[in-house]
Amino acid sequence: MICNSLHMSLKHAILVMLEREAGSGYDLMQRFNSGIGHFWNAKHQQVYQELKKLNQEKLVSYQVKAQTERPDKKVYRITAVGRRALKAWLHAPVKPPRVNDALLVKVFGAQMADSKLMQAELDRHIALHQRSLAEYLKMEQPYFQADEAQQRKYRLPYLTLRRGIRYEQDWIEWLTETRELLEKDAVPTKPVLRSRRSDD
Amino acid sequence: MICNSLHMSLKHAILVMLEREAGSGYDLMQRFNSGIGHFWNAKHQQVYQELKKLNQEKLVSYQVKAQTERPDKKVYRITAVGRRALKAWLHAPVKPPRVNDALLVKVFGAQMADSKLMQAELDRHIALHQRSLAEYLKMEQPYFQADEAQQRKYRLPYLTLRRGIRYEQDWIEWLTETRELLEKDAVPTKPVLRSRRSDD
DNA sequence: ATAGCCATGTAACCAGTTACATGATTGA
DNA sequence: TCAATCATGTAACTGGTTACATGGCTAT
Repeated sequence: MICNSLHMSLKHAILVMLEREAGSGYDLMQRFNSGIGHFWNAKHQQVYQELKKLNQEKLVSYQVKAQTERPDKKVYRITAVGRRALKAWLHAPVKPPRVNDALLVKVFGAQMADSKLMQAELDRHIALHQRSLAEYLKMEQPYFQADEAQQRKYRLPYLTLRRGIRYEQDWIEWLTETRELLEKDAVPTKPVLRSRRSDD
Repeated sequence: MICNSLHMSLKHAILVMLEREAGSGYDLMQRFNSGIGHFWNAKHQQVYQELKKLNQEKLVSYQVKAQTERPDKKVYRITAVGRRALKAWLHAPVKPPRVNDALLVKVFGAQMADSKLMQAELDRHIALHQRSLAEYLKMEQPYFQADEAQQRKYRLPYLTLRRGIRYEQDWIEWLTETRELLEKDAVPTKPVLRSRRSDD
């Protein structure tokens, strides 16, 4: 089968990351676990496999960096061919991700469930999202303490971080509202109100 | 391998839907394509397979309903065993879905891209989300025109719809803001402002 | 000593997508 | 006559997860 890049975005996520800075599979994993993980997730097994494939396709190359006191590592960097492939992908349309959210399935079917347990589950999710939000807000701070040159450099990653912040805030609001309605055994009395306070 | 239900939510999504109302694979697909599709997606091939498995596990049963003028259909309904399994799942914790969003990968790597094309891509996504939002808002209307008994009946589905509405609104706001910043080649000057106007 | 980080992988499996297949009826 | 709706499926494949595997170094 001929793979014309169309979707398969783990590949492109890795190329984007290597284009910013060369690194090993392990390095990439750390980046996936902090920051980029908010919009792209991968396990180390997948990353190592993908790097292998990318190398076979000549989109990346690597040099073994010998280390004493630590295991050697393969430092991957994007090739000229890789850069061209990445650019082509950046210019091709992508689809919004299809959502499969188990929690919403639960809420949909919650009549069969114990209401107290359902509320506890919502509380648990509120806590999870608050934890993520706190993390993202901490990541936001250095951006505003940096000078303009730095801000410009990190502009694009910061824009994606803003998406993450909004996402978590939005979930927390919905969860809080929903939890309250379940607790009171009440029905919503108003349509979803829009929108945020304007930034001006 | 023994499957103790832990994740595998397509299974539970189907059980939840059949618990609300019996139906054929085709019926379920229609429900996936409208309403429930906002938080759970499946292709017809997947649904038919899953119903087959569910039937083998005795969690659902079916009766063939012969039809003239139309193909016969298998009307599935949840069994007592199925109801018990569903209840157990409703009481077990679930994880928030892991997000893999290609558009954000693109924004992250947008320095390599043509700015005009990137803006066009954002415009395209704004239009997609506006289309979804309009659809959801249309679905919201009958809820507020219904009497209290009906509102109570559709309370839980409506709560999930509210999540969908917020989701689309939130995306549109971020996309609009981001599109503007790219157009002006500007950097964000303020942290993400919170929050929505309160409902009171 | 024991856990955690550094660093890389294989193998089996599950979930989801794409392609292919059939065939009658209804409406434009 | 052509496309859409109703209705159900098989087969091949891709992408993602879980389990298993190794092994030295560092800090508590």
